[in-house]
Amino acid sequence: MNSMDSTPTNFLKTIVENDLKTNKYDGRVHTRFPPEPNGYLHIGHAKAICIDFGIAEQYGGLCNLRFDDTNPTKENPEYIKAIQEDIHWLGFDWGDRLYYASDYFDKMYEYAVQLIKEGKAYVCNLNEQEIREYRGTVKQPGKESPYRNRSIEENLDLFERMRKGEFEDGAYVLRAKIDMASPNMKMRDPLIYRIRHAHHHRTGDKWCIYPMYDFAHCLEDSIERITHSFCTLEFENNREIYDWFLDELRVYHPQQIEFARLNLRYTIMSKRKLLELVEGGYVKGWDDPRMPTISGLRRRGYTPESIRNFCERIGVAKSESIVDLALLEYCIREDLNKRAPRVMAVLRPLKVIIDNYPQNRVEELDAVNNPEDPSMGIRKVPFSRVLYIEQDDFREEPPKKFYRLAPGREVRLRYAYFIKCVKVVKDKNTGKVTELHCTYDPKTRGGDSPDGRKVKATLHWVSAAHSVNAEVRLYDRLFTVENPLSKKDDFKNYLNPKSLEILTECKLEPSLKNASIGNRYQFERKGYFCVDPDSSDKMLVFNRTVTLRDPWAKIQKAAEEKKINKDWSAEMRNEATNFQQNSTGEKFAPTCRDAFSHSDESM
RNA sequence: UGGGGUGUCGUCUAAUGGUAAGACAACAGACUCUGGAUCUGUCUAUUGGGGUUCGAAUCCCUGCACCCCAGCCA
Repeated sequence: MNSMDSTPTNFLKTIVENDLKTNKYDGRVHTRFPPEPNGYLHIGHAKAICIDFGIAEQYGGLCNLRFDDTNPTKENPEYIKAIQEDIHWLGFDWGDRLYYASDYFDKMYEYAVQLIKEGKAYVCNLNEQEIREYRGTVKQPGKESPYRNRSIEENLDLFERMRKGEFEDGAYVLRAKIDMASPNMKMRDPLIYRIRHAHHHRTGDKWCIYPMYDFAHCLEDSIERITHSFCTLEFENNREIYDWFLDELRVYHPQQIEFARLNLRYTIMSKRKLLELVEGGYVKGWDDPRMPTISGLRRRGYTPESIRNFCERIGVAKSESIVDLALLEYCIREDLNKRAPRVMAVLRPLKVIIDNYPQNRVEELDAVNNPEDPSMGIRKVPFSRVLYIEQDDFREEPPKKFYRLAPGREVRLRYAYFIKCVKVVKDKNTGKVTELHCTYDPKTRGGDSPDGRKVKATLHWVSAAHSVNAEVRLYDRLFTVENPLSKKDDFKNYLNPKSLEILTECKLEPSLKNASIGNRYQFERKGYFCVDPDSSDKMLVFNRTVTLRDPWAKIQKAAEEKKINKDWSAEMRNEATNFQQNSTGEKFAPTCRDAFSHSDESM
């Protein structure tokens, strides 16, 4: 892979560069990230954050953090804190430029009054239902409100009384007087203010009228003297009204530019739907490690660097797209491969007794902390007679291409010895393998044989007597389908019932005893894991961030699919047989069947 | 004949009239005390049809497909 010394460009940067060249904004670049505090940020926001903060940074400009808090009924101060934490965690900073749309309510009110005075806005009595009817449809023009031509004086008076709280919610709205026949629905006399007798988290009960997005947002940008106002594609239709307000008000005019939002396979990127999962108890909270939220990814073990790198790699364009989860996973593996210390941890333990190893002997063996980074040094791991290995690492009847432990077979225990399986102990009732007896070759201490003999597999292991118990939570994709929101029925019908698997019998090497919350490790041959905040003195809890690339798992999966196909084609053959019997009255020759089964030698 | 957008390998993104490039994925091989990492190689793309041009992903015409807009949400 080539180096990242030249960060890729995109059409947004091209626009900024051109504006810089033509001195459009006196050489300034000033962006903003304007979340509504009505939920937690997700990785789609991370993309927007990387664009807003990243472009400002790259061109020596500034980026404001601005909470777009114009709808008190949906917003919650809890989110304000979380959003700031997430942005900081990603590595961006807004300095002293933390703003709120509500900071500008007074100014916005004045601007609204100005529009009224210039005959460009009016107070409308139509109720919600009527407004909808008057608006027409996308194919048919709307019709003008009967209140559209009220006198300026009356409008001023009514609007003032709206502000004073003389009317109930919904009794009146302030609307821009534009064009009820505009082909752009957004221009059909859009609402500017609505009455909401609601307590606002910052302005308290000062206001009972609140500005609508289209009116508020362009003014927020204008007031902050933003140069480039980046937003997602669904606001393309809003650009006309954005420009209209600023032009009519004759104020500083930033440029709105739209880009495609991020979609990721097997998950959803909608704050509202994510909220539904949280409130419905489908996940354990906004920071559930299965969630695509920044806090969820953080808890899962993702690093900010990996997410920023991901956002760089996916690029920015205007075509709608859905990014493969594999790229996100690649980014976190790439990062953690370099940084995460290696340790040995057995997730599903199988007891191994080394018959020829002395009863009470314990050896301290050297293990490399990170082969990618020698400066991380080495550590000691204890070896003794009774060990745990992974259940997956033993097969009584090894299939083709399985080259781990099997009866009579020799493998290496990492940093320790070659061992050979000499006996398999099974539960009499279930037939399940409960323990293995092996012998070790003392001459292979450290993991190499002086006679040069090779083994095909190296297994990780943990000394039973020295092991630390832990709970490990394995995560899989949240949904079973690539694009749950494209389905006709409820997206929740496609939640993956296997998205969380909790393992409680895990055995870790003793160096992990004092692992602290947030620490990330590579469990050798298993994946990257990090310590979950649920950990206590009594029990360590780990989250699996991502598995290692696993060709063996792929081989198994392919074999499984082959088996399914085989079953299926066997079924088809049966049908063919039946058909043949029915049609000819003769039996299908057994030799033919044999021929089929021979051609199918599996695995 | 509503309007606004978008169509490039399986996926994401470049190429701005001049060799269709990169990343991820996939596949094959090398190496390996992690079936990890690393390295090498292979595979696959311009939405259809016309036109302009020496030359078109790019310009023109014309189809097609998909997304967004009818919240007192943002």
